[in-house]
Amino acid sequence: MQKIDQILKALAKEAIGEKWGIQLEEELIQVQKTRKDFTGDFTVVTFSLLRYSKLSPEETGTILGAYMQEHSIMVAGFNVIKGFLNLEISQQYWKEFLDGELKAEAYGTLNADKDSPLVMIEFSSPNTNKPLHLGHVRNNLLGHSVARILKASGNRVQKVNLVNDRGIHICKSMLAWKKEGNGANPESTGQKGDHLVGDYYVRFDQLYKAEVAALVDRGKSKQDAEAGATVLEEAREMLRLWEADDVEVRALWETMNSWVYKGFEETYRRMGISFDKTYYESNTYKLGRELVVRGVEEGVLYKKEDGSIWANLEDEGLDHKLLLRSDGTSVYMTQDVGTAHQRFEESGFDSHIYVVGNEQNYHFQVLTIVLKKLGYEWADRLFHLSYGMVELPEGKMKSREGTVVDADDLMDEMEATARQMSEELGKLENFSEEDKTRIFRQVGMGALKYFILKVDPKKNMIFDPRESVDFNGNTGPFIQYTYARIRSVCRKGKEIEKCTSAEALNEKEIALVHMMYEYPEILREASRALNPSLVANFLYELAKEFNQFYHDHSILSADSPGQVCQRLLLVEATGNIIESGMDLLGIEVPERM
RNA sequence: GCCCCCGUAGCUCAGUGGAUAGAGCAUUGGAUUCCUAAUCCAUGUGCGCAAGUUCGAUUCUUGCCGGGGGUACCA
Repeated sequence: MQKIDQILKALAKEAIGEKWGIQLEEELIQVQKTRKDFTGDFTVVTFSLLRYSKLSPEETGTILGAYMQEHSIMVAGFNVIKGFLNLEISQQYWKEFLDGELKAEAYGTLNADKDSPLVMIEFSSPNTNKPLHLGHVRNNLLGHSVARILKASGNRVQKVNLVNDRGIHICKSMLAWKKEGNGANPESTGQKGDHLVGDYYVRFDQLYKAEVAALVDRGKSKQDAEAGATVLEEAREMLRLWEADDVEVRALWETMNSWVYKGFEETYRRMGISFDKTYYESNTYKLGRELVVRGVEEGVLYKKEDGSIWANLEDEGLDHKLLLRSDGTSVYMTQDVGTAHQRFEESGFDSHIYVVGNEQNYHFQVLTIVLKKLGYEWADRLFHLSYGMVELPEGKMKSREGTVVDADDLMDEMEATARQMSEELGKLENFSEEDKTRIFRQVGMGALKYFILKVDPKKNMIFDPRESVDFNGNTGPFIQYTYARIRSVCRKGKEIEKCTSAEALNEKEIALVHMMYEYPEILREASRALNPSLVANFLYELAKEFNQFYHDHSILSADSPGQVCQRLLLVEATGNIIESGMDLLGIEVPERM
């Protein structure tokens, strides 16, 4: 089925040729969705055509409209207001759409095959010294949703995680545990592993601060105290031992990391996200060194007298960037050069997306430039999906000040709120505890996911816990509730035979059909822009449109059996799109709530 | 200092080179003999400022103001 705007453009082009003898490129003809307050479905903007018609906007629109109505059964009527030619699409066309394309399995989505583009997407990328918090939640939800959207748009997608499991921060947790843990572990304490380890990370910071304060009291300068604290020196020593493969340190490291992974796994499972492959920085941190050294040999990078290696980025308007320390160890950039190389060698990806916060915009800008310098033609296939920070109403989250929002706590709270809401409203009273728990989980998680994904990724957002547990209005539960009502109607109407639509569509019905018609377009745009918020906001508009229809018109008690059936088609199609769209956001939809 | 992002209603967010810039929350009031009222309807206020490009700018460009981030031999 050809898209309506394409047909209209071709028709308008024909009219222009016929009336004014000009052969115009179709791209020069503006066709847009008619704004809500005006009659019509699609609008041709005439202003750019005036130079050809040499007539007023109104006259131009009227001539075009008359021609288009006369020459196509698709155009049922038109009006011209201030140079905007509003076209009404015939009921016939909408009905064909309703009976055909809209009924198709997985309407709007494309399937990938062997030859489809391969997209690699890295997200989550946690540190193993503390549990996941709200910032990670945004990262994870974005990564997961973008991966789904890309897949539904006909790409092969590979989701990867890069765990930062080495470095001084992990040693800090290990050291504090060694000093004060007394052998505590997740089994003995009943605490989730990532939280347990996170607590020792915090404990280290307390020890460190106490020692610095003590040193300052004894007359040391703050700077000397901070640099010379023995706990920090011990942590550094531990890192040295780790790098030297010290058996004891490595064993502790592996034990504590395994606690953390178990905890992460639980959090990921609860969030409904997964990866096709997980990389560990302890395995990859040496990658890239060789490539950088080769870059020096090829003359695209340079070495200072102290042995450190640098890239000169002045041609790109940037500074010089360190790629290898004077002691020969790698920096973050070196590692990313290595992993990008490795992943391309492994997969030959067509594009690679990094879901990383916007504080690393500079890093990824430099990464692309350095890879180009090293001669990788695929450097331009890397894309940094840069998202804004999540802030609390009282300001930034700071782990030191205890103002972080923990991911697990947050999920608990959302589910508890879903339960409370439901009980207050007296819903689900005769459901089993098992069913209730499942539904509250779906609703609570739906609220959280939608709250975060409806915001444009690149913008910073404010997370207000009070607002997040409001399940009315532009929220996940609003859309889920709409879906539950749809399913309820469908269950009751299912004895009615399948039919084709024959009855006249009313205004609300056309509005609904028109919105659903736009769904594939929205998906394509979301995929192109890597922006789930487009899907989220579309679903909200769709649900709202449906609720108005539902409120104004009876479905099961419509005027005639034919109308009942036609409305059921419409209702079912709406439900399918909500389900499919919510799935792209990683949100489940309940049959009842 | 330099670089990047953001600035839309009291708050949280949509949106667009085009018509009278929208939603939710909050406020106030209304709707349920009927498909789930977690619904629907009504109710005021706003594109940071200034110039430019354009038939037309909230949208594009430049400058300024405000907020955030970056500019580490940290990751």
